[in-house]
Amino acid sequence: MSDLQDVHAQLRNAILRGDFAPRQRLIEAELAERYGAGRFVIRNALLQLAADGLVELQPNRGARVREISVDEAVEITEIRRAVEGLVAARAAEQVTDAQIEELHALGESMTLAVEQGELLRYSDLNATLHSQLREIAGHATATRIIEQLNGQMVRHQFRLSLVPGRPSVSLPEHLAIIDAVCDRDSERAGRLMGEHIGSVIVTLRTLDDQARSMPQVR
Amino acid sequence: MSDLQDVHAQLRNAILRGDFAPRQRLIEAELAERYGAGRFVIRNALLQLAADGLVELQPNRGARVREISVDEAVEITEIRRAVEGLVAARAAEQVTDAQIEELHALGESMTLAVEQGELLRYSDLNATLHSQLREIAGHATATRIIEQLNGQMVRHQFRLSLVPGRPSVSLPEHLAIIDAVCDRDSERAGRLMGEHIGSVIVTLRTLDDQARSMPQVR
DNA sequence: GTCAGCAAAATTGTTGACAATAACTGCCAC
DNA sequence: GTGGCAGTTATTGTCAACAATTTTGCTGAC
Repeated sequence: MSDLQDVHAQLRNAILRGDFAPRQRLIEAELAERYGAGRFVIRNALLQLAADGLVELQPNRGARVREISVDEAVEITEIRRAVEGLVAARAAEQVTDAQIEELHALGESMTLAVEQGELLRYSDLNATLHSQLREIAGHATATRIIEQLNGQMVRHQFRLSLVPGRPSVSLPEHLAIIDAVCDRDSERAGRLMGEHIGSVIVTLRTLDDQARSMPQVR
Repeated sequence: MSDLQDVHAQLRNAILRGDFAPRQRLIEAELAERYGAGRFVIRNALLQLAADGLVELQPNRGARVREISVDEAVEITEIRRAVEGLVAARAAEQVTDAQIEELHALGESMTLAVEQGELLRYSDLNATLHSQLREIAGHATATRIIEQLNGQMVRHQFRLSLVPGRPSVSLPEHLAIIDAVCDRDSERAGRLMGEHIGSVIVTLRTLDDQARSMPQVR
């Protein structure tokens, strides 16, 4: 049936998908019924989610979906800039010939997706690229940290991929990073990745300013 | 009595203090008796510790103290280099006049501690400096990540502070970082912090090599 | 109308017992 | 002796009930 890992994953996906609004209280009994699991299982799942940074629990007051403000999203992305820069540099040092092939193929797919206006597909490929670089770098700790931060960001990243004109900025950046890694140029790969994520931060801030100036849409 | 937060903190300290050897199994019933708490409380504490990265749990096989290899310690420190560099740079941008006073005083205390050979005191002041910089930077996410990583490193950091000659390398580095922050020179502060933690990595690796060449001491 | 105090309801925190699973031990065949 | 098998023990996973706490809604005085 539904054991701990199961429920944890389901709840996690539900939160990331937006089934629960930020700041919404998560009542154990409700969740237990919804997922057909005991309250005990739910409770442990909530503890794990709190560790993941997706919910916050206050003693005797229960769990809420953690709201991640734009300011916090920027902070998270700043850390990602530092750590993914390290990952890209390391990937450039470790990349094998076979992996170079894969990266080139990935770059072509991304170009194609943008040309054909398939934003969602491009967004997926984007995630694949970053994840591929982590794998090539073989840095377990960096991978753990980045995936933890990504989990907290998903909502904002989703908004990002829909920004008009964003792909035409980010695609060249991605291709340049791929080139640097395939050239085994560690310094350049790290720097380009830093700049790329820097542009993500700028876009995040811009989005926020636009939202503030159009309060009716918020 | 002993509630959840309590037991979690106690267990955490016990592991960090070395009361439990790495790879040692942590049996719930044993811990429950030891801390006079119910098994339920222990269980939740273990879940939180797993999230902290201090123990690892395998389904139906219980919890073990997580062993952190030197390779992993190096990985963790590499991330810290990236993130603490960011923190130092940000601290240089945000520091107030009052905080500059405090930093100078801290620098003098560190110098004094080294002159008088008080290694443990120097080690504490070292931790204080880094923590102070985090506070000045006001970067909640960076703080969270670094504290998480520190928790996993404590054992190795302890060994580090006892290395002969180490303070004479690290003290000037610390003082230089303080100067850069007090000059509000963001670029220099970040770079110096990166170099400082880079020297920590070198020392970690050197320690490991020495241990390998003297197997009887391990 | 509003505020304090109190009672009721909702929700979380904890306990003990039981079920499921993994680890261990000793036996038997070869 | 050794390797596999079965029964036993140790340990974790789950459940249902109960206690403690917080939140909510009501009442009445000012």
